[in-house]
Amino acid sequence: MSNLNNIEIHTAVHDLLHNAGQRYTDKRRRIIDILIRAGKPMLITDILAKAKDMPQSTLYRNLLVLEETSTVVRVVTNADSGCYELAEHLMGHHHHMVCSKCGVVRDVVVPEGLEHELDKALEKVARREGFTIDRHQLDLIGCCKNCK
Amino acid sequence: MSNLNNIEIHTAVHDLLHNAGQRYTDKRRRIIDILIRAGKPMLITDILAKAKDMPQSTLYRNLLVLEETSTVVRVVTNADSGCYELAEHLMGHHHHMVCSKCGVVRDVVVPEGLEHELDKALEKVARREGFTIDRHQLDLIGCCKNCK
DNA sequence: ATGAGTGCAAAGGCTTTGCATTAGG
DNA sequence: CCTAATGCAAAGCCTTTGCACTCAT
Repeated sequence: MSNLNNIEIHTAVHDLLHNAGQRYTDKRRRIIDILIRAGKPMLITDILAKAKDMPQSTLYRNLLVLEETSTVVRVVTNADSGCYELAEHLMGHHHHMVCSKCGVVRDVVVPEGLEHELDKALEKVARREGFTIDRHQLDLIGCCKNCK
Repeated sequence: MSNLNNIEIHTAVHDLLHNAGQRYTDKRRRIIDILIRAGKPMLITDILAKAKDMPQSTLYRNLLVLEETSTVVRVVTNADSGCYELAEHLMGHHHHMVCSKCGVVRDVVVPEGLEHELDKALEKVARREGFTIDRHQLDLIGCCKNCK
């Protein structure tokens, strides 16, 4: 499980983009900075609020590019707007607690032993069905501290 | 883990709605029938396609009511439209294999022991954060047999 | 110079809402 | 009867797209 510092992340992102023939522009760096600072998945609306001068279209287009280059991932939630975070190879493997009231998402780490056991069991079930697992996603859905 | 037959499901749904002061109307029965037949999560667009004469607003409003009465759950995906299935106490607890190529969703059951261990670990983590878990959702994301 | 990236505004698509009508209890 | 539920259309909201402009190489 990687735990890169900020500079290493920017370098890694630069390389990912560069290898895909993409430029690491100011706007893209800005987005990555915001995601690093947040340290958790962010709603598009929240990213826009942090990057006040950034046009929506620029953000949306850049998030697509960053997603295609495995720099960020879109976190699946049932919030109104999209939710993104840094890719696992930059952030480390983890899961999410999703508040079904306000949509906030927090990162969660479960014991490595359990994670390993889970992977083994899932692999077994998947093989039986002819399914190839790229990754698993585990979400805790419920109610956060602030919404009670 | 419950495994109700169709009639039992309808009876259970009737009771859930009735206890909440809601009626089990034809439209609601229709929606439940469609979800029973599918036996897997369905996109709103797919439900609309099956229930050709049903107005969107009726479907959306009824899905909300059914969700509030714990009859159906909204499955979190990153598909364009919402995705719903029968609640776990009607369907039994299970997880999903999601094909990232074609989007098909299959139900998966993991060994009960592992499930129990997982619940314990998640509960512990959640309590630490002041988060109340309603349910957990575990998705295997990868490539299905047909897409290889 | 030349194509990628950006900004603005308009269009698209899913979902919600208002209001008149219908139906269930 | 009387309120919940329905149907239709319009409005809302997030997201995508078109096109002209700017910037980096």
